[in-house]
Amino acid sequence: MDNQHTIAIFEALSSVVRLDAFRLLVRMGKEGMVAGEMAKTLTVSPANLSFHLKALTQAGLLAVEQQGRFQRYRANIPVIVERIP
Amino acid sequence: MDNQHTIAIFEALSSVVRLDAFRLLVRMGKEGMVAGEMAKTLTVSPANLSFHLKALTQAGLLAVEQQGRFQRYRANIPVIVERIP
DNA sequence: TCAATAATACAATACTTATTTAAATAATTA
DNA sequence: TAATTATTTAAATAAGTATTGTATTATTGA
Repeated sequence: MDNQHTIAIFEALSSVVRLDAFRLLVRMGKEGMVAGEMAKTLTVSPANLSFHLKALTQAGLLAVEQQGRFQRYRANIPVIVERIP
Repeated sequence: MDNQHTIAIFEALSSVVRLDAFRLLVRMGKEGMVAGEMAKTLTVSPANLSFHLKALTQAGLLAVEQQGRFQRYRANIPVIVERIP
């Protein structure tokens, strides 16, 4: 188990905005949600959400798919599950 | 599941010093370790370790027991385990 | 009781992270 | 092609966290 990655994951989930964003995507399942809709749902500014989505994505917790001018985010469930021994 | 507590736990484990301290105590099992020995093992100053142990304890991840002039810390394993559904 | 030791508390400083606003980029539609 | 929309980036600032050094508290053993 990679230590640095473990810290990155804990770190990624240690802010209210990021934990809320991640939970939202877990709830949305494989449908996921586009960034703008997430910002409205979570009532945070698009720029601020983008900042946090980037952190979550870099920690490997989210996957992004471009759909036209939308960015659809999905929770990367396996990353969490495989960390539960 | 208490949201705030979940964040507190992630937060508590999102620093290198704190994750190292927690892991050390998990390894030590029910024997635990006194603060001074932990500081030597982890090569951080006693004052700094004390700061982090306080955070871990407040998040409920550690238990402390006074033994004379020593403070023996132990990992509170159930708190983590019961969070894995 | 006094000196030594273990740990914590406090204050100052250094460092990181979060938030906001404005601007830039890129894709769509009129 | 121009205007619009979705998102990200950048810069500035605000807010929060970590580290260090020193002082304090509490306990033990001479």
